[in-house]
Amino acid sequence: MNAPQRQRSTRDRPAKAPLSENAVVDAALAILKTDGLDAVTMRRVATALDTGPGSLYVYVNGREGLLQAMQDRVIATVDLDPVDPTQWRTQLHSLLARMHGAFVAHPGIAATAMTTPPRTEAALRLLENMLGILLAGGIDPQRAAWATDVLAALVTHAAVEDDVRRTDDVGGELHKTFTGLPADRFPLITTHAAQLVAGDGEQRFRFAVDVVLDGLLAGSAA
Amino acid sequence: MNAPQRQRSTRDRPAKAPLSENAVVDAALAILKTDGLDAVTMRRVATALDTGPGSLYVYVNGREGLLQAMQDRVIATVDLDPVDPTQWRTQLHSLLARMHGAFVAHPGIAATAMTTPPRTEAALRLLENMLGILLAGGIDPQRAAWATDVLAALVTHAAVEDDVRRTDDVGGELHKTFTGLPADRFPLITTHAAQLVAGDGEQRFRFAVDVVLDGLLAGSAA
DNA sequence: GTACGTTACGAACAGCGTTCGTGACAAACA
DNA sequence: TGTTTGTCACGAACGCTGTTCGTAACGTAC
Repeated sequence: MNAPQRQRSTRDRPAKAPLSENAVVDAALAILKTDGLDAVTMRRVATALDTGPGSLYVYVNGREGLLQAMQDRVIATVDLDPVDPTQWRTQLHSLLARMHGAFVAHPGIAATAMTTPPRTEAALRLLENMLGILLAGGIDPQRAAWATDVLAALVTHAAVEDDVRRTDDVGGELHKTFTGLPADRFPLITTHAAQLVAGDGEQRFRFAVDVVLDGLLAGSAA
Repeated sequence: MNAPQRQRSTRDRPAKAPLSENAVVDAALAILKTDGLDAVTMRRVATALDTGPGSLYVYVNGREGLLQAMQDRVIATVDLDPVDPTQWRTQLHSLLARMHGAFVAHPGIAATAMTTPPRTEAALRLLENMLGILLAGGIDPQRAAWATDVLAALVTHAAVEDDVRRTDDVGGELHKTFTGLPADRFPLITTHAAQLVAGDGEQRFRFAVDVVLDGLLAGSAA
């Protein structure tokens, strides 16, 4: 009565792909896309791979490690171009837009990137590229180095804001909140409510990047 | 055999302060300061208040609501000054520094403010003040409105980064990572490793704010 | 044919957020 | 003064979480 069980156990998963870090991360990213970050639990990922939760710990350093691996995978999808000094500003905008796009395509990942900045291969290649573009723009090295941090902050912030905006539809709600405030105590908010909520995520992101770039150039000149 | 039990139950908490939202938030903030955000569990807060976990739900809308209430409380500690147009830039720096300080004093709260931007009384008063300072600086209303978002992002980002830096001591570790990279593939990172990790949190924050302000002024002029 | 190292499994543990039935209290009423 | 009523607090219990670890099967080398 043991042989049949052994056979069945073999037949139940006939050509099951062997577990690996890649497989685990793939399954986790699939769940992330369909059901959001909170749905990415060890049990859920294990079930998707037709295994038990404990099996994942061989390939991934706990849930925290899994999230970091997912983060790295997302960052790795950002294409990098060789630096062209004559078009550095356009290149930078394009690079940041691609970063933004990668985060937006994987809602929830930006939030984790905020609290745990990645120092993986892919992240470092991205940093190298960004630093190169800034230096090609003639920006002072110290300021360029610090600017990479600021720009990364803008990207993740914009992505997180987009996540919230997409799920909560804050747009109209927020405008009502602003206009509904007592005008005597909040004269500026009520007056400029339209401007406060104006623009979509992309416009606001573009504005933020341009302000920082203008600031970098203005400060360098001084 | 019931009467003694009743007496004892009364005597055990003789002058126990009645529960309230304030009391719950106070207890939660105390735990946050000593043991960090992860330690702020409903059970832990309830134990601190000498009650059961279910009792908190009368005063606070679940754990999420508790975190928001804590966030609001922290923001409310930021003092606001009347706008002085002749010193708007200094005022703005000072306001942002106070925001930063409030977040740093309560590690973990900045991370929650990132994903759930607060729209409470205190947050709106802060927004009103910030907007007033920017407008007093002669910045175009639409740009000023968007800038509030960017500046808020810088504050929370800097606070989160400081949290990480304090717990992980990333300073030296990161520098080693950068200098240890293969110079042929990461020439810029290895060359500018010192600049990438230069400065403490305050210096980096000040730089970020100055860049944004310079950018706002430069763009307005154009 | 046998022994071995590697890998997978899933039961079990401690802890979590949340719900809800039970019971004690204080105030209002008869 | 006795009774009712409404408010509030309690903590057991549910279903879930991340993680550990003993057990068992596997493919491979001897």
